[in-house]
Amino acid sequence: MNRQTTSRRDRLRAQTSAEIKTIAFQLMAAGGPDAISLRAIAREMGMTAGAIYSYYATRDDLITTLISDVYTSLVEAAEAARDAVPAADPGGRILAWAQTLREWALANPEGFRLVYGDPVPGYRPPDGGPAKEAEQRACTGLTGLVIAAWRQAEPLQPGLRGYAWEDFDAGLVAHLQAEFPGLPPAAVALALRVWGRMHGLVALEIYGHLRALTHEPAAVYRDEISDLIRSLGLTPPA
Amino acid sequence: MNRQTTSRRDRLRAQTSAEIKTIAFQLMAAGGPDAISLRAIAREMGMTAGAIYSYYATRDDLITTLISDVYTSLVEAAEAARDAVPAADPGGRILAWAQTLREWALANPEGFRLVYGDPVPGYRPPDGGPAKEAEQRACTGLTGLVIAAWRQAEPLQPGLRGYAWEDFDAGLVAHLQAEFPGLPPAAVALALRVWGRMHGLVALEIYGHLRALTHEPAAVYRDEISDLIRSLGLTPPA
DNA sequence: GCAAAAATTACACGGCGTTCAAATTTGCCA
DNA sequence: TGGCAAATTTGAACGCCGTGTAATTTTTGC
Repeated sequence: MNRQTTSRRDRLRAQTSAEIKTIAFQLMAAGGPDAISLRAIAREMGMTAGAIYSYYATRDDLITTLISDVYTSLVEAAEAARDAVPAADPGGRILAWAQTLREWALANPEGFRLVYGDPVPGYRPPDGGPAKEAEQRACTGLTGLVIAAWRQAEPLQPGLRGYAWEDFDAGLVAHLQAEFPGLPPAAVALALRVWGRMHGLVALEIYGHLRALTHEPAAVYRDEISDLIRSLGLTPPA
Repeated sequence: MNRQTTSRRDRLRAQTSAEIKTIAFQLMAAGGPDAISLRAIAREMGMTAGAIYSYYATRDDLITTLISDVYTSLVEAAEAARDAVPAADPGGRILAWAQTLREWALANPEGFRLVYGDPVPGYRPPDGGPAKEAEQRACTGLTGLVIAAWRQAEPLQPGLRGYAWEDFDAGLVAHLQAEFPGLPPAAVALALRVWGRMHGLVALEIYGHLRALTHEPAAVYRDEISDLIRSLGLTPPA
């Protein structure tokens, strides 16, 4: 009767492990990233603090897992939104990606802070942690968006001649070159700029700076993304 | 012999108060914003924790003062850099402002985090705190930059018709209208977008995301600002 | 029924903000 | 110059929180 490769014990274990993350999310959503403590999680789960150590060796391990999960969820949302727009409409795809980023951030402000802001007091990310994977995935997606517009974009962007492959992280480059043969290094620089452009207003909004000055952050963001699309030689969707 | 309006006691008091802030800065620079604790400050000053309460009623009061000071120093640096470029060169002024923002942030990463990121665990900003003033001052500076380019910029920016004064914070609007008579509301929206554009790459760099992917963040940022200047119908400085 | 896994209990250790009476220092004025 | 009142600082304490460890008990699967 043991058709499953995982034993019942393993399944329970995985379930508890997932519940820990779920609770951690809720705590984070309620009280910010610094509300994530093993004791609070245990309290919320009706467990004892010590029991968590059967699942995560240390608090930072849990945080690392959390960051990775959150980041992955963001990237997957963006990719899904992009793929819902036909590839023949590169401007629409950029807009979809950008809007998803903002909407995801507004729906998961604490997740955004966890990934893009100070993670948690006292937390030190491990070297080349699992978040790196999501980061590269995000960068790959953005590079794809840029490549789709490259023919029109390149002449509009002087100063892109000054980049070489050595200017970028080796792991990222290997990944990108495999994905996009013939990719010019300048396109990666442009992708990073696109990233920064999407990030700026969203970060300001999430941290409360934008909304203190305007009641229409969505319109401002929308205009900014339209201008971004235009700067790539594309026609922004109406 | 009491020629001074401030008594000796007041001067000493102000000096100690300033030293508290200085130490707080050093702690923040060394260990991040969450290293700011009254006990640590007192320890570093050779005082007792309780003594601080003669100067700041509560920890959050100190943090609030700190944020205000840091923000003001940033805005003043940006204004100074702007004023060092002749008003006849609006593109150069934008570049100066942008470069100063990035350089200031790199020199004061913890200050940047304090102002633009999660301040400190457990800190709740007071309603309409003194940081608001610095924020409005920054926005005023950016609006000035945009206004200087408005003639060329406006035709390049469709979609700017949809803004009204009600879309923005009343206090900010009053301030801006006094400073720039005849200011169109759309220029404020554009200024916010310029802000976001400068902020994005800097935030990513400060939080370690950009440098994980490229070794040339300065070049990327420079290109981005050049494109920003171009999008306002100006010619970026060589 | 029995060994292994998981949870509990209890503990050590450290940090924080904040309060308060008591002691000390200081500025000032007679 | 001496002394006094006010400002300042101390030192201890309170209460709360956190991470992490180890021995012990309970639960669980086989």
